Amino acid sequence: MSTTPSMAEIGALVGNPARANVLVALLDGRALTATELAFAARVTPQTTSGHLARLAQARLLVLEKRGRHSYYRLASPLIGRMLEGIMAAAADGPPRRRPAGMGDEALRAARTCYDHLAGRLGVALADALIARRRIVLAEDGGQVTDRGARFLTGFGVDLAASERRRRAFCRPCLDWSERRPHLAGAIGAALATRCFELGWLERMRDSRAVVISPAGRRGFVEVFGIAPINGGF
Amino acid sequence: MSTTPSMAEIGALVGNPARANVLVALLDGRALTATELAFAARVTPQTTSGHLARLAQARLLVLEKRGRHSYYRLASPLIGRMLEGIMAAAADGPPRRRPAGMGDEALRAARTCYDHLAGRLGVALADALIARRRIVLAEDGGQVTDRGARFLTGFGVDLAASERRRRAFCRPCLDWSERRPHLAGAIGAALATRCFELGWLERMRDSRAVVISPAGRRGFVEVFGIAPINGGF
DNA sequence: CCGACACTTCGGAGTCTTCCGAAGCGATCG
DNA sequence: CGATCGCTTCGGAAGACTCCGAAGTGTCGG
Repeated sequence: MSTTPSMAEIGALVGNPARANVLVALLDGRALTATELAFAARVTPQTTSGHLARLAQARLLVLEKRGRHSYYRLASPLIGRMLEGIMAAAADGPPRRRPAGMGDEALRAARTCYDHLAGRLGVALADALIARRRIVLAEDGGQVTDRGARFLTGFGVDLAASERRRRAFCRPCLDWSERRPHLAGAIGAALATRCFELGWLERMRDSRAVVISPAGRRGFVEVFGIAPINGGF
Repeated sequence: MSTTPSMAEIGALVGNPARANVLVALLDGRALTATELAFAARVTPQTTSGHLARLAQARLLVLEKRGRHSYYRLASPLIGRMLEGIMAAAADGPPRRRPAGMGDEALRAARTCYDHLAGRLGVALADALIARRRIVLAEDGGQVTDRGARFLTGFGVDLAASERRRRAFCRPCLDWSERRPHLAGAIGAALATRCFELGWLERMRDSRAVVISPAGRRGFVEVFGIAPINGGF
């Protein structure tokens, strides 16, 4: 009943809008410069610098200096999962009277979430995989079925690399724009990587949004069976 | 890049030591009265009342009035998982210069963590299950092996009840006192329930700590193969 | 019906935080 | 080498928060 100071410290860190913006901007695992983060945080560079120093001291972020730039990124995937958890709780919390149309449309369509896919595309992908019994997702975890393993291998995802068979983990991650789960974990990451490899997706500069190429558009429909309407493209 | 106000709100809520103490006290899912929570929070009842009202308004807690008592509990398992995530991040964060001997010894030995077992007992249990290839745990998720399923069924855990076979989910949860994962998810909860049923464990009043009965002591060694020394009892 | 109890609301003192302007420190470029 | 750029540090103003004492509301017990 007394071992909690550190939890409150982390809460206080996340509890400032500027710092929360920084953390969300870093959620896809990339390293951003202090100036880019100042823009994301919506405060001046001086103020941001102080915030970044505090986040780094608490080991939520790590700093890498290169030339005259300071690159900050999340200290570990653990931090990313913590933030996901907070966002999930925030998403099903009080009826958000936030306009909801506010967020960037490109982000809502398709984006990366740490190392996997989110947004309408991410959710549609998860839905399609579930509908065809290729994966099973519950609140607490998930599983790749045998037919799912065959399908993913055929698609070029190296399941063996995601650690020996039966350790190819699969986990739900609550999408904060769609408020429904999408596919995360080792499988989600591997799938996203493969889509980038195939040129189905491309990252947008200075954003976590991704754009779907014409090949990707075809592929998601033909290979995964996503209805173009549901995929939102 | 703008859809984060709610995340900061939740962070700010968790970021106050008194409120963090309240949330941790409720982590095992029980409902506690305002007065009990004031004790846990280490502030006066007036102050606690304000905190509880804010937590309830943000839907982190729900309030149930019975007679002249106000019972508060976590609004959903989602909130519990969010708190776990924060604690896990806190645990592997900066080298905690906290005396470390501070925490209640009984809590460190064995306690409930929302609905499953934690502390030295929880970690030892997970270790024993892993060593005998009954479960597999990775950072992102886990799995019950076939031999594990047979073992658990034999122990009296109803795997079918944790939703159809192959949906019996198993998930790691970072133990904040031991800083190593223990077993959570549907399987972790079912296992804990069975241990209480068998009388191997008993809850302590006004604490998340659990005491191991003599039968439990024998059982954990003989059935699970926990070395008494590692189990800490 | 009165007192004890559980809880909440109100008001104000003390404290901590956030923020920006100004200025400093290195790295890079011409 | 001097100018520019990226980032950080310093100082102080404005604001927000937490906390408790005092007092109010509703419930239970005799």
